[in-house]
Amino acid sequence: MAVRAERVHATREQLLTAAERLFAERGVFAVSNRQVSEAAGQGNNTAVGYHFGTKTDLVRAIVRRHAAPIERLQQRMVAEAGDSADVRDWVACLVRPLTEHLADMGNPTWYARFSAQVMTDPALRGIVLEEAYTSPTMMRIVDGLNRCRPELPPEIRAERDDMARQVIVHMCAERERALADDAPTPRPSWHDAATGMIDAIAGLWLAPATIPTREEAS
Amino acid sequence: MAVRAERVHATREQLLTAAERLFAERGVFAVSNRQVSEAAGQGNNTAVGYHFGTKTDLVRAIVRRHAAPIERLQQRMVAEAGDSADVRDWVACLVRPLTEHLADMGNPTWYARFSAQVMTDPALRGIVLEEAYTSPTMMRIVDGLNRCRPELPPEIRAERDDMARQVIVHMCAERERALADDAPTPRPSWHDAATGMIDAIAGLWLAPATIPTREEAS
DNA sequence: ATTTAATTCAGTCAATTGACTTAAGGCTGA
DNA sequence: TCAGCCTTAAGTCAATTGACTGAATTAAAT
Repeated sequence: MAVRAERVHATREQLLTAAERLFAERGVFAVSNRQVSEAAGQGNNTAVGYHFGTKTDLVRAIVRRHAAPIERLQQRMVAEAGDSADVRDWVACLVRPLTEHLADMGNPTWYARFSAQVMTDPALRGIVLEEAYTSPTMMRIVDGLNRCRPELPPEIRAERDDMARQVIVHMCAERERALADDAPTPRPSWHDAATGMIDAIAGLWLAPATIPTREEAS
Repeated sequence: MAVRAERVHATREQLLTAAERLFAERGVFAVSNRQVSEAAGQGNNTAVGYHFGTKTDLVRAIVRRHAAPIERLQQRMVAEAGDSADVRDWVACLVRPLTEHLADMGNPTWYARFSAQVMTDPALRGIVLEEAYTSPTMMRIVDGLNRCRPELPPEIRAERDDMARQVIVHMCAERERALADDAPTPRPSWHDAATGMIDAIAGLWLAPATIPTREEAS
């Protein structure tokens, strides 16, 4: 009974893996659905269309595949953080689930580069925001972070939250790129890279905010 | 004598402007050279090819067009900074030239979104790095910044320099997007947005760095 | 005034793309 | 066992793309 379902699942996984790699290496829009199908070993040139639909749907499927294990790691860390008032604890909840997930997958990985591209593309960024940044777990992390600096105006908290996200996504992509190119990296492991990000982002969050004044020079 | 040169220059400018807008709104690889030519009012469907060559060359031309005025602003700010040992002064040299340039161009702008995409695309990122991040002025800024934290290991300084860049590029893109969509922005002006970034990036630079230890848990 | 050469225009080409169609394969379930 | 249907394969289609072609335009030089 499960033989068929397994085969289908395997095909879908092959397509997702091939797509993720090609997208990361050549760019999401530089790769056609056909190329993905062929790279996945499917003679059928419409395999992507059959299993996923449009390229947007394929991108969403890739995001979802990683969102699940990452969220599991997030939940564990949020539970550990409890009701901490230490910025570092919450920043770690933001950083470590992704870096650990990347570390778990071994080398090479493609998801960080893929993710950075998707987040930057006007037609695709909505997908990641919906799939990965609206979960209840993510809300709790943002909340925990905000409670560490209650005196900051909400707009500035939102701003810094955004900055932290950008740093994480794009620094992971950068490191992944370096690993793929056999280029030197500032840190020997994903864990250490995460530590560097946590240091920096904690500093970013704890930095004093210039009070906007009315008579400031243009 | 200059009539012809002027016409050609005008055509090139129209192509660059149209390309920049379409690239920012729809994505660099989602827009064909033909569409750029048509949007620029050129009946000739090979106008881009004739004037610039490949899409990569077109992207480079767009980057160059903005690099010049931005670098002028950088030079002015670097001169003001002198040999300051204040992180904020050097971070400002990194942030304000871009935000001022965007402010100078009025609303809407497209360069920040364009730039963020190009920086993230595996085939194009090299262009910006060459054209905008290797100038002597940029070197001096990085140098000034590094001298503010001489005790940090060079890899960590490189890492934080990278983080600062990512924050600037992508937060500007985010703000530009919000302006284009008539969405609310955390800050009323590019100048204020820059202040927010400078606060945060200064904090990022000044944050204490965890000393890597050998017996850290994996 | 006439020639020259750069620019713009219009048409065409092979190659590629997403989508569609049809047929074959093989697990599923009665 | 065997009919049914989901998956895969293979071929096709119109549309689009980058590139090439030659002609028309027109400022510039003689």
